[in-house]
Amino acid sequence: MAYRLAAKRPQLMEDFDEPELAQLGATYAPPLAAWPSRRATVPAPPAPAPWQQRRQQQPPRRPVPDVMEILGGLGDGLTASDCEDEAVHHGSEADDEEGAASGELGEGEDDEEAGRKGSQRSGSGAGSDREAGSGACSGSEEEDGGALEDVDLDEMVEADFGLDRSSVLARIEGFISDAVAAVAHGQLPELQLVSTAAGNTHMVADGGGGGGDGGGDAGFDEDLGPAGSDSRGAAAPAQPSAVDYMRLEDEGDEDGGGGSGEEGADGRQQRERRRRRRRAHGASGRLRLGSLTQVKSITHGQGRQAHGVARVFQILAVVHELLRSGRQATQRDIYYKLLGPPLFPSATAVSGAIQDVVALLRVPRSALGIACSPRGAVAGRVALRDGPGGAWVDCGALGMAGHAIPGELAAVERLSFRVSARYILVVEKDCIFQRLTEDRLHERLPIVLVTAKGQPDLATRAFLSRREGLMAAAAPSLPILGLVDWNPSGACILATYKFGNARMGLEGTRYAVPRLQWLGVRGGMLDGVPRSAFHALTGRDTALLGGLRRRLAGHTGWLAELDDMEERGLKCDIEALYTVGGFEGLHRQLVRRILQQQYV
DNA sequence: GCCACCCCAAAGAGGCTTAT
DNA sequence: ATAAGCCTCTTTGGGGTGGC
Repeated sequence: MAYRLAAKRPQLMEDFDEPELAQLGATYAPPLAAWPSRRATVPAPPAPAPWQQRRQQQPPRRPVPDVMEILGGLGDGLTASDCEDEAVHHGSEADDEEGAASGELGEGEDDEEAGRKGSQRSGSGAGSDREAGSGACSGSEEEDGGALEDVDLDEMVEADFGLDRSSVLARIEGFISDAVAAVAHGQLPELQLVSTAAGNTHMVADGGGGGGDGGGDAGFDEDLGPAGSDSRGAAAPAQPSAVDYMRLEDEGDEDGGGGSGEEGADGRQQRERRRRRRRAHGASGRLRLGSLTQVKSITHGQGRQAHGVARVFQILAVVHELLRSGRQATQRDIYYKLLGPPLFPSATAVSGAIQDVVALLRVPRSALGIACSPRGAVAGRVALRDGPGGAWVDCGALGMAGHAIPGELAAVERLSFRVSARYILVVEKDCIFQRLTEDRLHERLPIVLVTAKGQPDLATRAFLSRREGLMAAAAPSLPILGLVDWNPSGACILATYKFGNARMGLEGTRYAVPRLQWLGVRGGMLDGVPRSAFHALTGRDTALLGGLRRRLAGHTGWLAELDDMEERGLKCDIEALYTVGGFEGLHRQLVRRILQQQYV
């Protein structure tokens, strides 16, 4: 059937009958013609965000002092009792106004409490604070980024993505008040940051929470624990690899998709058993951070962290002002606002300080009023709507540039999706994305095309993710395929989509796409490509390959591609496929490999 | 030995400036 | 007018250094 589909060109979704789609596990969406409009429409102005609505309904807040005003007051006449009053007031305000939010802090509260105790030990240093953190990671041996660990998910930490702006303001003001009180008592303020060190990063089971992925928990193979009777059991390591879990999860998704409707009490018990088993045994390919904290203070490291601490207070001041005024700013805006030595000599200093603020407050940057410049794009068999009152935009009827993915995470989370595709294709480069959309690949195959134009930004990853994005809206079993250059950087980009990134802290580990598979370019697609289309691997490429091998331990299909690159000592771009059959050659290869399921 | 910090190089497309 | 070069913007990973 696969080839018959390929031969029927152009092939519209309406041409498929429902049983045919069901057989392949695809979700049948209404034909595009039945949607409100087949044409591209200009989205209506977004409805006020929830926090804006609440802000309009709330009585005016008590005027709060500017962060830098508070800090500036340290040296002129602010007494210890003033500071205590300030601290008590903000504490009670947070309790009164944000009771619900405070109640949701959960493990974060515990950590903050532990953090305060750590601070009271004054200058205990990172080492002792590691001990003060949870014991979840004690004794854990992070052999490589892809290895499983036997960790308790309850000890994992995530940013609080549910806070509104007033709650974030209360957190900032509470932190500043505590810092001022500490200074008034002759102590230096310390920053308790969620650690992004290797010892605090874990590949864990994705509990399926958040998105509409009903199959997330279903179908995990009962026989495949460490003592499983699977054919791999005899030679399997003590713990299955992350890849095994990802594969099982995928199989489970497919299994769970069909039977979830008739699930009774037994089914629920089975699911709970599976959930517990997964909790006990580890990972499905999503990075998470543990609750270990890193302490930054002005005096640690003989003052080496002083700039970092000062940068955090500067960013807090900017964020506080943004939130009070109800505005947003891009990271670059903030850089230009703060630009200049010694604190902010470069854009990376701003980025690092923002990550520290995220780790300190445990809220995403979207809740801080910080957005990114839009970069990603989407095209093909999906319609988008920005909020309940917006108009549907048919991404299959747009030009070759597709539809821009908003850079603001809150805007991504507002999107509604109507998916009529059977595949999602993530493309590394915009030029290839445009080539495929101009050639109407989505009319030949029911497919959604997504690109982040290089290294994926958070917004594009969120757009894809199973929590708020395309994966949640699409069928759980929909294949998500990656098309990147055949070089170590391309593999890095795929790995970032698939596993997330610990260096970005609480946000970087949230928007993983564990089911992503490597469609191309792969070594097997390069037959007939002339030698001139290849380039020699550089020293940096070799170093990247080493790092990738550690991250991808156990992922044999991807490792084989890395081996192939290293053995040949060569790399090439996607465009190299043009040398065999031109644009149509690339097109044909992709269609054939997708339909023949030649991806790993 | 582990960790954090800092610097560097790189990915990608688009925009701007300068040279031919 | 066109091409080349540089900068923007966000994110990534590697490696060196020094503190704990």
